[in-house]
Amino acid sequence: MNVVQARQNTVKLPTVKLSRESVVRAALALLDDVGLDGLTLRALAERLHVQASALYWHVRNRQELVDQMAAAMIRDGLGDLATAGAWMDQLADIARGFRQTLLSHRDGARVLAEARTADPAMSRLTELSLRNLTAAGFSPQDAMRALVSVLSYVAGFVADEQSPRPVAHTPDPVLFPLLTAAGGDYYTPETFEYGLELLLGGLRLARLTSR
Amino acid sequence: MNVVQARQNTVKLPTVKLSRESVVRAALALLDDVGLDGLTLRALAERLHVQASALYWHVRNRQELVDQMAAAMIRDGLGDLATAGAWMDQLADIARGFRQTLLSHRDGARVLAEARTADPAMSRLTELSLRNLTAAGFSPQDAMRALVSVLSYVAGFVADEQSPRPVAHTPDPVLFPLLTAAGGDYYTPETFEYGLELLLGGLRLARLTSR
DNA sequence: TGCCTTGCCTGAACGACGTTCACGGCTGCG
DNA sequence: CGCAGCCGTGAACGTCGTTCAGGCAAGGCA
Repeated sequence: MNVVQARQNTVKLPTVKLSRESVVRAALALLDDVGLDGLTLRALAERLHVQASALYWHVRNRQELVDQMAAAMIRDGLGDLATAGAWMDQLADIARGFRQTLLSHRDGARVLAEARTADPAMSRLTELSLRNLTAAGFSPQDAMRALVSVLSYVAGFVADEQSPRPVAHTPDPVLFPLLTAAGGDYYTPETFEYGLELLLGGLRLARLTSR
Repeated sequence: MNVVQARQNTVKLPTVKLSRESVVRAALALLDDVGLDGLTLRALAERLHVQASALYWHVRNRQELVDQMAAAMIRDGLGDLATAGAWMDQLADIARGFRQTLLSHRDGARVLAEARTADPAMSRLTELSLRNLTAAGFSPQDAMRALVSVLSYVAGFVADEQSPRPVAHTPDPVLFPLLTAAGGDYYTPETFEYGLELLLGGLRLARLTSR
């Protein structure tokens, strides 16, 4: 009986050796299964066939794990950025890419919100966007403000989009006729595009008036 | 020795009788002291001179407590809405009022994000805004999309604004020249107004093209 | 007046969580 | 061969949300 078979006979499968990277990957997989509230160090350890305390060798604490998860999410989603096209199209693509990145994992927006790191990947994205906007005629400060606005919009939108639907709650049609007329599900891709176009339209105006 | 004196001699001051309302109010006060992560049912109970289990008479669980806190916040901040002025000014005031409401308590944006209720106060605000926008020429659906966009922006912005500043992190000026040039603190009232103007400018355009 | 229901709270307990720590094997380098 | 380091184990601690049986006071009913 070779070593591998012997180890497989023990209760806990050894899997492969742990690493900071594999812990974070497994955490993202677990996140998709159980959500951020269910993301427990014990559950993560079980998924890796390891004791919970073993995780502390690779990660300082739960907060740092969440930080790393957010960073990994960003790297995965925003690694390849289209840098071509007109500045408005480019900014729109960044916004859409950011939304898709947040949607790529359950509670993705919450994970990013709870993370307390400024990841280099995010800085790269920012720098690229700023180059884009300043080239289009914005001052660095206005470019930053515009970018922050767009990213705030996306983050806020996806946060609501991903949050569990509140109890059905069809409002009283006589008290709230317009709310009733507007229909039920607002957090759709169409609504996202609508708001994005508002921001871009506003940017076009701001650019016109500033030159 | 009368009853009151006798009770005051015991270790725990009786305070006034508890109620659902007073529990929620105390929870908001505690929130300002310790933040959402420190908002513990035990700490809240201690502040009310009561055992933690006593809270469960007034509130189903912690989730419902957070729901009620969010609802109370909204009621407090958005109870008095200016309904006068041009539609754009009005929408701007709603956005500003919404931001101030979220800022009125520590972690206010997170509280609202974690709450899972559609409070009537929020419905009233929505209905009023929709009336405003449809009167300005928007279809009910577009009005809803516009409102959702504005509120998403505000929620996303304040969420970042309130989150504890990530580690100082002045980026490498040669790798990220524009990021460096843009300066450090983006989440200022000026940036908020900038993004708000973008949305309103976009709305003005959308209204023009749709009629 | 006495009883008894109902409203509100106590006190103890349960299980799960994050985190710490002493310990011990395995591996590779001198 | 021996020893240092990496990388786990297992037990424990304190805190959290939540449950539950019990108890005490007040008010309506007999």
